[in-house]
Amino acid sequence: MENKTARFEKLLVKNGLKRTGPRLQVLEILSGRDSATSQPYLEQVMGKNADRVTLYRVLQAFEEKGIIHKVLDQQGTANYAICSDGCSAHEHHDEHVHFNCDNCHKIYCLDTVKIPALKVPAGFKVEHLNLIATGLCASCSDKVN
Amino acid sequence: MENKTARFEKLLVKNGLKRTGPRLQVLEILSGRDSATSQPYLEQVMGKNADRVTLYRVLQAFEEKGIIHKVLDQQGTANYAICSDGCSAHEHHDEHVHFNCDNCHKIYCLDTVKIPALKVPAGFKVEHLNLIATGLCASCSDKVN
DNA sequence: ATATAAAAGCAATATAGTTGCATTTAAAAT
DNA sequence: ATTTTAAATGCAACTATATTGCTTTTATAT
Ligand SMILES: [Mn+2]
Ligand SMILES: [Mn+2]
Ligand SMILES: [Zn+2]
Ligand SMILES: [Zn+2]
Repeated sequence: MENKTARFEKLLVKNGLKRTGPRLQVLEILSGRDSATSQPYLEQVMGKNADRVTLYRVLQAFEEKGIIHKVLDQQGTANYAICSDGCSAHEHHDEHVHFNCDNCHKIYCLDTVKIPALKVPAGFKVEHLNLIATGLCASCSDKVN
Repeated sequence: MENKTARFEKLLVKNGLKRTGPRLQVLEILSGRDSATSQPYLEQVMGKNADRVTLYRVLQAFEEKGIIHKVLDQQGTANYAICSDGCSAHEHHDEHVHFNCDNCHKIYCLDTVKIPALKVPAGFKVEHLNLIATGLCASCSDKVN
């Protein structure tokens, strides 16, 4: 396995973004998690390593470049996950289902579950679909049993 | 057609809610619109007829009783629409698709479009589905042509 | 080494939503 | 009709998420 930080540095360069501390740290954090990460959580773990505003701008830049994608949870707060691949500044390909666990509140990207096509009333032109499922994640429904 | 206000008053009584100005006004506003209505808009048109906090509490009470349902738009702000029917304090039946127009930003309840069932990975237990489509609504795609 | 555009930091502001408590009021009881 | 009371409203303070403008710092190209 190649050095992770080196990979991130390449990713930044490829997207015309400077290699900075806050950016590397955000990539580090997001890549180490199995579910989408909320802005508040990121802010907390970054602590004084970066200003709040810097964090917001890092997230915005990453989203624009197609490095991460945003998912709003049931409360409307932003959560971020690294894009699997094929996403770019010009187009995101994250039309997978997101699963919001009622118990642990994690948001999973169900990359394998595609959103089924939809029949809408005449005149409506669908551009994107955004499906959030709620319920119990695999780990939480285990514990309940 | 029976008097609208009288209908609203019955609705409040049926749900054990007192017949008050702010509540009737919210029902009046919501029923007069063809799409979901945002909290900020409601706040604005209510003006000084009710305190912000009262509005929040009215909306919360209505949602709990199954009189209205909440839809978050792409920015995560709350929008409200009157439940078609069959909703109660114990269960909502609003699993229809919501359409968020990129142009006019209206949110339409597509009551006729049911959300297709979903195959999720083993272990996950789906409780609710929340599908938001974005694009152009019928009226806006007309204007563009 | 120097120049420079990009990024970060800082302060102020905006907007959505919540909480606690005092006051008012709709509706029930008398 | 009055009185009673639980429910609802209003007000003030507060929290959380997000944004904007401006200054300073810094990564990178020259
Ligand atoms: Mn995702
Ligand atoms: Mn609806
Ligand atoms: Zn869970
Ligand atoms: Zn429209």
